[in-house]
Amino acid sequence: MSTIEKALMLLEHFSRERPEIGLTEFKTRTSIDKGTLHRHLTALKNSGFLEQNYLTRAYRLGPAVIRLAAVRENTVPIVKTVKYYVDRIADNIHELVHAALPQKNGMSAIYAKDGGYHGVRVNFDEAEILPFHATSSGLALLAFNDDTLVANVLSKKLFSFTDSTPTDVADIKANLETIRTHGFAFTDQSYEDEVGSVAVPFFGVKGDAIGTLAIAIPVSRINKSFHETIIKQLIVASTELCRDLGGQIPTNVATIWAAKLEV
Amino acid sequence: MSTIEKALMLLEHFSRERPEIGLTEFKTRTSIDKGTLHRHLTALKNSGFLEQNYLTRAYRLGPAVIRLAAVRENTVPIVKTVKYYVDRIADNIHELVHAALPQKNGMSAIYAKDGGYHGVRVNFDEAEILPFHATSSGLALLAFNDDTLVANVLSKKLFSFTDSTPTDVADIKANLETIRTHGFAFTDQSYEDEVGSVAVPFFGVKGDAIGTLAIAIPVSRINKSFHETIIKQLIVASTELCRDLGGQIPTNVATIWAAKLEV
DNA sequence: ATTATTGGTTCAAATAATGAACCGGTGGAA
DNA sequence: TTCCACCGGTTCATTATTTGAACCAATAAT
Repeated sequence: MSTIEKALMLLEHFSRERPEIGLTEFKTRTSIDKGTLHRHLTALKNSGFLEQNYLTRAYRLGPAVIRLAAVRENTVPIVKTVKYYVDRIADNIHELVHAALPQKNGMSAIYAKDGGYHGVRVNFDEAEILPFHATSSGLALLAFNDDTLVANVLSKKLFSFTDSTPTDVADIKANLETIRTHGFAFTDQSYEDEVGSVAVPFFGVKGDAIGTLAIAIPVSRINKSFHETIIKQLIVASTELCRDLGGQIPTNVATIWAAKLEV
Repeated sequence: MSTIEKALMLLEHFSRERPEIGLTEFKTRTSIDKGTLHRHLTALKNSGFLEQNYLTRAYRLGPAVIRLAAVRENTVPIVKTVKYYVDRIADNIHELVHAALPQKNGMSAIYAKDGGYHGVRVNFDEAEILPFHATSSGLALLAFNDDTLVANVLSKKLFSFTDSTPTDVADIKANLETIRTHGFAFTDQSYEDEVGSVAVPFFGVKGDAIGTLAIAIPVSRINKSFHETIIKQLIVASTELCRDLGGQIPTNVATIWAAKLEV
C-alpha cells in the first residue's frame, strides 16, 4: 500500500463521536509507529486536511475538506438531489429516512430526516460509518455493485454488533442473492437491537449501485402492509433519483421493481 | 516535500470551473512525471478522494470529501454559523456578501449571498480560490494572522489580475500595516475590474485570524457614507461571530473596532 | 520529588517513489 | 485502409524517501 493511502486512512478515524484524536491515541488505534504517524499527521496538517487544537495538541479535520466538498457537490450534486427524496419519504411515512454513499469500510449517511412523531425513535448519527455486512444500506449496495467489492468486504473480519449480526460468509452471500431477486435489502436488528431497516440502491451511469436510500424503524412498528408501503416509496424515489443523477437502472432491477409497484 | 503533500496538492487543481481533470492535463498543469501522477491519482482514487469518469477517464473529486466535510462541520460548525451573519448583512445592505477561510494558496469562499436588486452585479464563484495579495479577504487575513504566513505568501510570485493588482512586496507590507491600524481591508479593482471590496477578519481561540467576512461591490456604487455603513456591519457581525465560535478578538483590534462603531 | 505519559525528533536501515521508455487503444487525417 | 498523434496506463532499474527504535523535552499524575 502506498504512503499516500496509509496517510489518508488516518482521516477515516475521525467521526462525529471522535472529532479530535491525539498522537498517542492514533498510535493505539492504528499500531503505526509514532514517528511515522507524526510525519503523516504533519503532512496532512500542512495540506489543510487537519488542524491542531493548540491546547491539547490533538488533531481534527481541517478547512481543506470544506472547500473540496463544495467543489464535489457542485460537480455531482448528490446531497442536494437526494435531500428532496429523503424529505419526501420521511414526510410520507413518518419514520427515519436516510441516504448513504459507500466509503472504504462501509456506508456513510450523507443526509437523514426523521419524519416521525412517535415516542420511540431510532437514534441516528450522520457521518457515522455503517458497516456493509450489518446494515440494509450496506447489503443493498454490495448486492448491486461490483463482485470485487463483495469479495473485499467479506475477506475482512466481520464484527458482531448484536446477536443477530450475520457473520457467516456463506449466509451473507446467500442473502445478497436474495436481495438481488427482491430488489431491496432488509435487516432485523443486525446492527442495533430493536431496530430493523429496509434499503434500496440507486445507480450510476454504468448501472452500478452508487448509493442507497434507506429507512430505519423500531421493530415494534414493522408489519407486512407497512413494509410494502415503505418498499414502494423507496423504489419510486430511487427511480426518480437515478433519472436526476443521470444514472441507469439495470434492466433486471427495473423489471423486479416494476412488478413490486404493481402489487 | 513529502509524497503525501505532493499528492494532496493535486486536489487543489479541482474547482467549480475545472471539475474534471485527465491524466495528460494534470501533466501539463503540474509538470510531474506521468507515471508518478498516475500512481498518485490511483492512490487518491483508492482512498475515495477521487473517482473517474468512466467514459473520459478523467478524474473528479470523490465521495470521501463529503463525509469528511460533514464531520468537520459537526466539529467546528463554521459554515452554519457564518451563514447567519452573511445573510443578515446581505439583507441589510443589498450587496454581495461572503465569508472565506484560508487555504494553502488563498482564501476559499465557504458561503456567499447576494442581497442585491441592482442591475449591475458582482460575479462570484463559491469554492474559487481568492489570492491572498489581490483580494480584501486575503489581505485582511494576512494582516491579522501569523507573520510566517505573510512571509510565505510574499515569497511566491505575485500574479497580476488587473492593472491595479499590487505586486510589490514593500507596498503590500505597508498596506498590511495600514489594514492593522484601520481594522479592515479594502481593495479597489485589484482582482477584478470594476469591483471593489471590503473585508474584516474573524478570530480563533488564539486571537489569530481564522477567516474573513467580506463585501464585493461595483466601484460605481461605492461612496463614503456607504463605505462607513458596510464597515460597521462587518465589524458587528465579526464580533458576534467570534463569540459564537469561541474566538478571541485581540485587544488592539477590539479597541480599533469599538472606535469605528462610535463614529 | 519522582514517575508516567504526552507530543515530538533523530538517523541508519529498509522500503517505496521516481521517471524514461514502453504498451495498447482511439480518433482523426491522408 | 494506413498512418500518425494522442490518450491513459504500465514497467523496472535507479534513486530518494519513508520507516521505526531509541531518544528528548514538557507536562500531568503520584
